[in-house]
Amino acid sequence: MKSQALKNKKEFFISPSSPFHFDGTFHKPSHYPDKLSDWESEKYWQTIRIGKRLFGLKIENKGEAQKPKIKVSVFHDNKISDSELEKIKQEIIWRFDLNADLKEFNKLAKSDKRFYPIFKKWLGMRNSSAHNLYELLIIAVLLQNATVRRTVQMTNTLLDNFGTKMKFDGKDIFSIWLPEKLNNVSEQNLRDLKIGYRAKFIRRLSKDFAEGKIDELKLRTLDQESAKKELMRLYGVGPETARILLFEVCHQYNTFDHVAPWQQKIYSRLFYEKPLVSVNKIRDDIKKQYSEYSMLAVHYIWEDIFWKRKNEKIDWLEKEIRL
DNA sequence: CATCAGGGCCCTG
DNA sequence: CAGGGCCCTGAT
Repeated sequence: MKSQALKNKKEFFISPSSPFHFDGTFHKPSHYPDKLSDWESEKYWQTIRIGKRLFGLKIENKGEAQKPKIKVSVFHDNKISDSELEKIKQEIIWRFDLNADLKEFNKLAKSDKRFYPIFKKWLGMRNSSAHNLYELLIIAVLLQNATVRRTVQMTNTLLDNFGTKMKFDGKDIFSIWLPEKLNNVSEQNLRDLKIGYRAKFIRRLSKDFAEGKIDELKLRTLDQESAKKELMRLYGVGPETARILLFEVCHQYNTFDHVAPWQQKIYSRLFYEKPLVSVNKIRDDIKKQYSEYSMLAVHYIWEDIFWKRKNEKIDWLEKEIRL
């Protein structure tokens, strides 16, 4: 594993659209723990790739919900150009959906008597992805057919073998490798790292990305159906992985279509206080109430329960999350 | 101890 | 379009 120290620093500010919720946007407690980012209230760290260069990011809240402002510190070696800084800025705005217009969504939320307290609490939260398409795709593949512990194990092994450890601002934050890094790694090499049949997916996906077969920027501009079709063409991407990517990377708010069995159990509990409600009913009810914002609405309620889980033990939830 | 389904997807028939 | 196989792990 490579390790790299970043000693220089440049700063700039971004004004997200209002209202804005910093912690809800930059920390997602439902995600499995990884070495790719760090968070404490009002502060967030991660790395970012622009072209082939790696930078460290520290993002801090310097505003208020109705007057949003964040400070971005970019840690780098040698020099950094204005155009690189600008690219970083635009990339942060996209990944964390900082220009989102949520007026319509917030209106819908107000009409939801039952869950309005939750929407109010997280008002201004965005659905976000710290990662680019390739990186999140790797994570999504590692989530397939695995418990949390196993996913964490696989992620760490891959990072230790192919990732880069970045040292900046007193933190050690990891970065996922470039796709071409796996060019000369055999499927057997990957299998030896105990990632199972995913070795085949990850190798083939890395090859396709290294050859430039996937245009992430174009994907961001497509409508949901076209984007989904493009994503499903990728080897190892089915309905669930496509949903994750569409929602988090493409910011498609209405992707509440595929519901996995373990998610079904949690939704049944959250929405109906019953052990098991049919997927069709769950989907129909949500779509009826939140139409174009179905997945975003569910995201608020989903993350809210995982925030609670940080401080109190929720027995029924513990049972459904397979650690 | 053995067996099995699972935070899906691919492939075959 | 249904169903078997896949790596591994924990539940039974």
